[in-house]
Amino acid sequence: MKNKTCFIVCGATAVGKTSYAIDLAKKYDTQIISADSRQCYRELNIGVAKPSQEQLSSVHHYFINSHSIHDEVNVKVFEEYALASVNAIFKTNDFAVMAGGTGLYIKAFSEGLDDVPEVSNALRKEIVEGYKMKGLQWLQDEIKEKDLSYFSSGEMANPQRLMRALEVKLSTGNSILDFQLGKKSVREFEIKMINLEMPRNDLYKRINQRVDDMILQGLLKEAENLYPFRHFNALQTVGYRELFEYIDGQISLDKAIEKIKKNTRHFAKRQATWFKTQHIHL
RNA sequence: GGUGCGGUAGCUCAGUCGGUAGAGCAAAGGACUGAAAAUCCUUGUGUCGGCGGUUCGAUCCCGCCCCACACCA
Repeated sequence: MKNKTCFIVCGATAVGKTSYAIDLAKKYDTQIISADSRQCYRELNIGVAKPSQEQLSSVHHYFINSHSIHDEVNVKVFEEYALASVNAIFKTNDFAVMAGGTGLYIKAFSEGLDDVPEVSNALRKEIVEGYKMKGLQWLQDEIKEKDLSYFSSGEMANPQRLMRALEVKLSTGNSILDFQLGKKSVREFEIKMINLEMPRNDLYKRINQRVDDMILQGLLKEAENLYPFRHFNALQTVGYRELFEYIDGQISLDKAIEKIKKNTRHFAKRQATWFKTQHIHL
């Protein structure tokens, strides 16, 4: 019997994870680890629906405002950060709370990732440039020539996966599939998943309302300040991309706001799909 | 009141030289191992404005009516 427990509060954006998690953390007099791939950036505020200042000062949150958009953040970084954080909490507490909507991060935290050797930034950059210049066809041809097993795996229209497969192949000589064994790490602590759900219509109303609120709070101003960094991975984010399009003069402000609502709904749907079927460790 | 142009999927429209129709967007479902708020996959039946007429058969042709827009009075 494991004697430490981490609750994981997951669910779609805007279902109410933040306040649920805070109540839970207060009940157990413990702290929260955010599992949100955007709230960790201190430069992003209104658009990523961070907990309020009061909430942040009432319960300590790890992985919120912990990084800069100039840092490299990815699943691996999160996994290590989150494991270090729970262990820190467990030094003085039997319970910890994780809360967030990034399914992949939660999966990495609870089951671990297969070990894949590091890929150099130079190689990664080269491949991204290659894709930008020469397009999807080039990527597909490269994979077909160099990693036939991945080529027959499906995902041939997915540039991100193709680029990842290519960088691993070029850097290690092996197919990424050879590393992805799906071995699950067993954690030293108990995990209890809490998947918050809500009827789709209600959730969509809350999303639309929240986007209007964000605009009133000055999201456009925030996006204008971040405009110089619009190509960063951290800024490939709902709520900012659409406003960058507006700033570029491609669409009207009303259109941009509509798009933010729509894209947030799509995002929520993807999250709901992820959490519906996976990670039920009750 | 007259003339013209329209009325087809939730929206914007295409189309059928007469054999009951299809794109984009929206929407729904799914996948997900170092960009994951990312990226990708799948899904299109609707009195073709209404009522009649011609026809074996009309969303398409003809007549009338209704609605929208534009112009003329």
